[in-house]
Amino acid sequence: MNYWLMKSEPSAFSIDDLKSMPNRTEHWDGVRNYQARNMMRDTMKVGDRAFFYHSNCKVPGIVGLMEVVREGYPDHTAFEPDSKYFDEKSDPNNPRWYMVDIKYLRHTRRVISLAEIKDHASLENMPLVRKGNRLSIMPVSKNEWDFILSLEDRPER
DNA sequence: GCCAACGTTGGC
DNA sequence: GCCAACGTTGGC
Repeated sequence: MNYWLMKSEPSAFSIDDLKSMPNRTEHWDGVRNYQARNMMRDTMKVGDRAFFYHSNCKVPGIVGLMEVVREGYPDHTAFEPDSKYFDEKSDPNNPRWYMVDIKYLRHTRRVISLAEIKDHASLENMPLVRKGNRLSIMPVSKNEWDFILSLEDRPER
Protein backbone atom coordinates (compact mmCIF):
# COMPACT_ATOMS: atom_id res chain seq x y z
CA MET A 1 0.00 0.00 0.00
CA ASN A 2 1.19 3.52 -0.82
CA TYR A 3 0.69 6.62 1.28
CA TRP A 4 0.14 10.15 0.01
CA LEU A 5 -0.48 13.72 1.00
CA MET A 6 -2.93 15.77 -1.05
CA LYS A 7 -3.32 19.52 -0.72
CA SER A 8 -6.47 21.52 -1.15
CA GLU A 9 -7.38 25.06 -0.26
CA PRO A 10 -10.29 24.73 2.16
CA SER A 11 -11.93 27.80 0.62
CA ALA A 12 -12.16 25.82 -2.62
CA PHE A 13 -12.66 22.26 -1.34
CA SER A 14 -12.31 21.29 2.31
CA ILE A 15 -12.37 18.02 4.16
CA ASP A 16 -15.89 18.85 5.32
CA ASP A 17 -16.89 19.28 1.69
CA LEU A 18 -15.50 15.81 0.95
CA LYS A 19 -17.33 14.31 3.91
CA SER A 20 -20.61 15.77 2.70
CA MET A 21 -20.37 14.27 -0.81
CA PRO A 22 -22.49 11.24 -1.76
CA ASN A 23 -20.65 8.14 -0.52
CA ARG A 24 -18.18 10.61 1.00
CA THR A 25 -16.40 10.32 -2.34
CA GLU A 26 -15.28 12.87 -4.91
CA HIS A 27 -12.92 13.05 -7.86
CA TRP A 28 -9.72 14.97 -7.21
CA ASP A 29 -9.87 17.23 -10.24
CA GLY A 30 -7.99 20.33 -11.29
CA VAL A 31 -4.45 19.09 -10.78
CA ARG A 32 -2.35 20.82 -13.45
CA ASN A 33 1.16 19.78 -12.54
CA TYR A 34 2.92 17.02 -14.41
CA GLN A 35 4.63 15.43 -11.45
CA ALA A 36 1.37 15.22 -9.55
CA ARG A 37 -0.42 14.05 -12.71
CA ASN A 38 2.06 11.23 -13.15
CA MET A 39 1.52 10.00 -9.63
CA MET A 40 -2.24 9.92 -10.03
CA ARG A 41 -2.07 8.34 -13.47
CA ASP A 42 0.64 5.77 -12.80
CA THR A 43 1.21 5.09 -9.14
CA MET A 44 -1.89 5.60 -7.00
CA LYS A 45 -3.82 2.41 -6.42
CA VAL A 46 -7.20 1.55 -4.96
CA GLY A 47 -6.75 1.12 -1.23
CA ASP A 48 -3.89 3.61 -0.92
CA ARG A 49 -4.25 6.03 1.98
CA ALA A 50 -3.80 9.78 1.84
CA PHE A 51 -3.66 12.70 4.21
CA PHE A 52 -5.99 15.58 3.44
CA TYR A 53 -3.93 18.78 3.80
CA HIS A 54 -5.44 22.25 4.03
CA SER A 55 -3.22 24.79 2.30
CA ASN A 56 -3.30 28.55 1.94
CA CYS A 57 -5.37 29.07 5.05
CA LYS A 58 -5.00 30.27 8.61
CA VAL A 59 -3.50 27.06 10.00
CA PRO A 60 -2.11 24.97 7.17
CA GLY A 61 -1.86 21.31 8.09
CA ILE A 62 -3.15 17.76 7.95
CA VAL A 63 -6.82 17.54 8.82
CA GLY A 64 -7.92 14.05 7.86
CA LEU A 65 -7.50 10.67 6.22
CA MET A 66 -8.74 9.47 2.86
CA GLU A 67 -8.67 6.36 0.73
CA VAL A 68 -8.15 6.02 -3.02
CA VAL A 69 -11.26 4.33 -4.43
CA ARG A 70 -10.67 4.75 -8.18
CA GLU A 71 -7.38 4.78 -10.02
CA GLY A 72 -6.24 7.42 -12.50
CA TYR A 73 -8.61 8.37 -15.32
CA PRO A 74 -8.88 11.47 -17.52
CA ASP A 75 -9.80 14.72 -15.77
CA HIS A 76 -12.89 15.72 -17.72
CA THR A 77 -12.86 19.28 -16.38
CA ALA A 78 -10.00 19.93 -18.81
CA PHE A 79 -12.46 19.45 -21.69
CA GLU A 80 -15.16 21.78 -20.34
CA PRO A 81 -14.80 25.35 -21.61
CA ASP A 82 -16.83 26.67 -18.69
CA SER A 83 -14.68 24.99 -16.07
CA LYS A 84 -11.99 26.97 -14.33
CA TYR A 85 -9.78 23.97 -15.01
CA PHE A 86 -10.39 24.03 -18.77
CA ASP A 87 -7.27 23.35 -20.82
CA GLU A 88 -7.71 23.72 -24.56
CA LYS A 89 -4.54 21.71 -25.11
CA SER A 90 -5.96 18.61 -23.45
CA ASP A 91 -7.32 16.46 -26.26
CA PRO A 92 -10.07 14.01 -25.22
CA ASN A 93 -8.41 11.45 -27.49
CA ASN A 94 -5.11 11.95 -25.70
CA PRO A 95 -5.91 13.46 -22.32
CA ARG A 96 -3.24 15.56 -20.70
CA TRP A 97 -4.66 15.56 -17.15
CA TYR A 98 -5.74 12.77 -14.87
CA MET A 99 -7.53 12.45 -11.57
CA VAL A 100 -8.40 9.79 -9.02
CA ASP A 101 -11.46 9.29 -6.84
CA ILE A 102 -10.94 9.72 -3.16
CA LYS A 103 -13.10 8.76 -0.18
CA TYR A 104 -13.30 10.41 3.22
CA LEU A 105 -12.28 8.12 6.06
CA ARG A 106 -12.11 10.42 9.10
CA HIS A 107 -10.85 13.68 10.47
CA THR A 108 -7.63 13.57 12.43
CA ARG A 109 -8.38 14.05 16.12
CA ARG A 110 -6.67 17.40 15.84
CA VAL A 111 -4.99 19.41 13.11
CA ILE A 112 -1.38 18.39 12.60
CA SER A 113 -0.10 21.79 11.55
CA LEU A 114 2.67 22.51 9.11
CA ALA A 115 4.54 24.29 11.89
CA GLU A 116 4.45 21.12 13.97
CA ILE A 117 5.52 18.93 11.05
CA LYS A 118 8.50 21.22 10.51
CA ASP A 119 9.51 20.72 14.14
CA HIS A 120 10.17 16.99 13.85
CA ALA A 121 13.51 15.85 12.48
CA SER A 122 11.99 12.54 11.38
CA LEU A 123 9.75 14.44 8.96
CA GLU A 124 12.42 16.69 7.48
CA ASN A 125 12.59 14.75 4.22
CA MET A 126 8.93 15.25 3.40
CA PRO A 127 8.61 17.31 0.20
CA LEU A 128 6.07 19.34 2.15
CA VAL A 129 8.75 20.98 4.27
CA ARG A 130 11.43 21.27 1.63
CA LYS A 131 12.07 24.79 0.54
CA GLY A 132 10.00 26.02 -2.32
CA ASN A 133 8.19 22.74 -2.89
CA ARG A 134 4.83 23.28 -4.51
CA LEU A 135 3.73 19.74 -5.24
CA SER A 136 0.03 19.39 -4.52
CA ILE A 137 0.25 15.61 -4.32
CA MET A 138 3.26 13.89 -2.83
CA PRO A 139 4.24 10.46 -1.58
CA VAL A 140 4.55 9.83 2.15
CA SER A 141 6.73 7.02 3.47
CA LYS A 142 5.25 4.42 5.82
CA ASN A 143 7.48 5.70 8.59
CA GLU A 144 6.32 9.26 8.04
CA TRP A 145 2.70 8.13 7.90
CA ASP A 146 2.93 6.20 11.15
CA PHE A 147 4.84 8.99 12.87
CA ILE A 148 2.31 11.63 11.90
CA LEU A 149 -0.53 9.44 13.14
CA SER A 150 1.32 9.02 16.43
CA LEU A 151 1.27 12.81 16.83
CA GLU A 152 -2.53 12.78 16.89
CA ASP A 153 -2.73 11.73 20.50
CA ARG A 154 0.06 13.93 21.74
CA PRO A 155 -1.08 17.19 23.24
CA GLU A 156 -1.30 20.13 20.90
CA ARG A 157 1.54 22.54 21.34
C1' DG B 1 18.50 24.96 -26.24
C1' DC B 2 18.69 29.26 -23.67
C1' DC B 3 16.55 32.39 -20.82
C1' DA B 4 13.55 36.42 -19.68
C1' DA B 5 8.90 37.26 -18.71
C1' DC B 6 5.00 35.83 -16.69
C1' DG B 7 1.62 33.31 -13.82
C1' DT B 8 0.83 30.43 -9.82
C1' DT B 9 1.50 28.46 -5.29
C1' DG B 10 1.23 28.96 -0.69
C1' DG B 11 3.43 30.40 3.76
C1' DC B 12 3.56 34.25 6.46
C1' DG C 1 -1.42 41.67 0.88
C1' DC C 2 3.39 40.49 0.18
C1' DC C 3 6.70 37.99 -1.99
C1' DA C 4 9.98 33.93 -2.72
C1' DA C 5 10.22 29.99 -5.33
C1' DC C 6 9.00 27.50 -8.99
C1' DG C 7 6.89 25.88 -13.58
C1' DT C 8 5.58 27.26 -18.14
C1' DT C 9 5.77 29.87 -22.28
C1' DG C 10 7.64 31.70 -26.27
C1' DG C 11 11.09 34.56 -28.81
C1' DC C 12 15.42 34.00 -30.60
